[in-house]
Amino acid sequence: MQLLSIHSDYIEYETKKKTPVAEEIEPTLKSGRMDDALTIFIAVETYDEADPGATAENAAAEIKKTAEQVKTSRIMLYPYAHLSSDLAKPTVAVDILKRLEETLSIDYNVKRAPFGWYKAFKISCKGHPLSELSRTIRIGGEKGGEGSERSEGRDQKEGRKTEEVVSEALKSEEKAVSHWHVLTQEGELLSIEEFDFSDHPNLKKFVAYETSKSRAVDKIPPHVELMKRLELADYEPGSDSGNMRFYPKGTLIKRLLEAHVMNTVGEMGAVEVETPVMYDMNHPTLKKYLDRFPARQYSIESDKRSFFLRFAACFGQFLMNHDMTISHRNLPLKMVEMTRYSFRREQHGELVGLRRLRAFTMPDMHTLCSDMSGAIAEFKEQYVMCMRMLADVGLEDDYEVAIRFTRDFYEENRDFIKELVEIVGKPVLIELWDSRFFYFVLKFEFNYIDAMNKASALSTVQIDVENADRYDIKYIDRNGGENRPTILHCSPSGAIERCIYALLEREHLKSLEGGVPSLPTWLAPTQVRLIPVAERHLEYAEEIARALDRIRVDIDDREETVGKKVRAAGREWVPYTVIIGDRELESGVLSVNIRSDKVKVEETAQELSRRISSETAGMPYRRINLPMHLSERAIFFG
RNA sequence: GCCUCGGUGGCUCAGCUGGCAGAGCGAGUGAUUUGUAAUCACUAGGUCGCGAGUUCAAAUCUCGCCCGAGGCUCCA
Repeated sequence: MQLLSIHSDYIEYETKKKTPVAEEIEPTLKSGRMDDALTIFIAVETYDEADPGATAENAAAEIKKTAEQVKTSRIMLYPYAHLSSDLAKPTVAVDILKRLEETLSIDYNVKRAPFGWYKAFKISCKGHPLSELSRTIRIGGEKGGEGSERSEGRDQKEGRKTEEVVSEALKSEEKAVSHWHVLTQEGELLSIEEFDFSDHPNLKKFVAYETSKSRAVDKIPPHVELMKRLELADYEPGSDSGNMRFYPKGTLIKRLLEAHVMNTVGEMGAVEVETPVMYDMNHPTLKKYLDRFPARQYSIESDKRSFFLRFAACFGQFLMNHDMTISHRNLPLKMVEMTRYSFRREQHGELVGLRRLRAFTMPDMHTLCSDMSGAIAEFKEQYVMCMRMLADVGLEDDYEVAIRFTRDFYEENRDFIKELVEIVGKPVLIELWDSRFFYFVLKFEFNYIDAMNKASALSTVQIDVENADRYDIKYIDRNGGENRPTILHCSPSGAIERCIYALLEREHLKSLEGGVPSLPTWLAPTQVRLIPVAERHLEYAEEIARALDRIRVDIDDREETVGKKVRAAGREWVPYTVIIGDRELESGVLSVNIRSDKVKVEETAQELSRRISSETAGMPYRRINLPMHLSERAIFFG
């Protein structure tokens, strides 16, 4: 709803002619006048149809506030369609106007100009600073329904502000009562106070982060500087905050991580699908789901329709599941999509580098299981797969586990929860809810804890007991009867960008402790850097490069000193650096610098090739994503 | 969204009691053909985030806005 309020010496109107949507009125209302009144020009918009009651209430609160400020007791409500290009249906608009009139009449002397008439009017604006104000009313836009609290200047700027849908889940989260525990490997469920954290400093940080939410550190996140300096990714000023650009090296790393996730879930039987990034805001099923998911959306206007950008692949996959014919013989049925992108309109203050984005790449897999016991068996399998995934990415010892469930689920599955803790082999943070606020009864996440003691979820699996019903997803059982499957949501790695963030932060931490920062060899944008000493060694370097098959090799053929080239390779975290000069030309043996061990070895191209192949075994390979000769490379950053 | 701090060549930053816009790195050109963390010389490169205001004069002072970082709030 759009409001334009004018504190006027007087306002008077006279109806002239009916429009097709005119309301029937008493003859006494055909003209009207009010002196020293607050005149409110109003346009009721499509958004307001969702909840006319709340819209009227919020608008009334807002108008009262203004009336108090300008100290008037008289209010003229004046329908004014031209304030908006997205008007509500006339019936709804009249309904809301009447409710508004009714509410305000309790405290004020209110008149309402008739809806749907061409009217002549005269108004005299007082002209003091508060005499002209505009307001946009959006349901759920502010917590507590207090109406708009934005400043005047901002209101005018954002007069066409896009709709903010705050889901019921976001609101209910405030009310959710959590009980925090630590479950030990021995199966003891201890309170936070009882548990001895002395051997588990990271778990302690994680618990502090989750429960007290208090952090007092003031450092710039190291990965932000690294992602730029290593030419992986950067902010894109031409887009919205939290939408990154990826340079060739960063893109390569992303593609490799994505490929590994897809290979892994493919091996466990998942089939890959692709679904749209935007959905109809008014689709009845989706609307209900929006309300159960604690996230803010981007919304898009197109013609007369409103769309929201997906924040996961659930929508597309569930809608697909709904239309499928599924037999019990097809279960468990796994579908996966590498969502590029998922969108979540996080608050500004929450966005940080690659850690938390508004557009991010996330594998999203859903598994339809016959029932809860099937779901539990799958959950365990995926839990183990996620552990392996993080180990492959290079984060084996760098995460803390949270397992969250409802009290009901726990009562029935105590041993299962204990088993999960045994599998991961370390104590786990437990969050227990008295009742179910979300669509799931059980979830786990693996959380990375960074140098600033912040926790970020990577892998996660959830057991969903709501959406099969909501999307009307069914399978046919042995006896020909229809059944609701139990659905698992799984992101094996979590957001791909976040994996990169975790790796960079971890390596930064390592360098603080005196180690040499580097990426796992299978992710290194350049795996071998060849440095010819002089121009006459270039040809031999090319030969070596050809011999290193399926390895990302490049050649620093720039006219620089060897010292400078070595330094450059080091700053790029290249794992293997090879100097090629007269000695190598004669002996056929290479002088290889191994970054991780800070040592130099003599080996042939074949030996080096085997070393790298064994290091990257089982991981995807992609060719180098830049010209092989450094002299041909443009600079992306710095 | 709120509070605090910041934004000056491609990058990192100096200049900020108002008075000719600077350095290093990087880039281009030339010389050098080089053996393990920065070869030398020269040249180009700036709407000092954007917009107003104060002033003879604004990168510098004031106000508004945009963007970033940290904190708060929040976090599937």
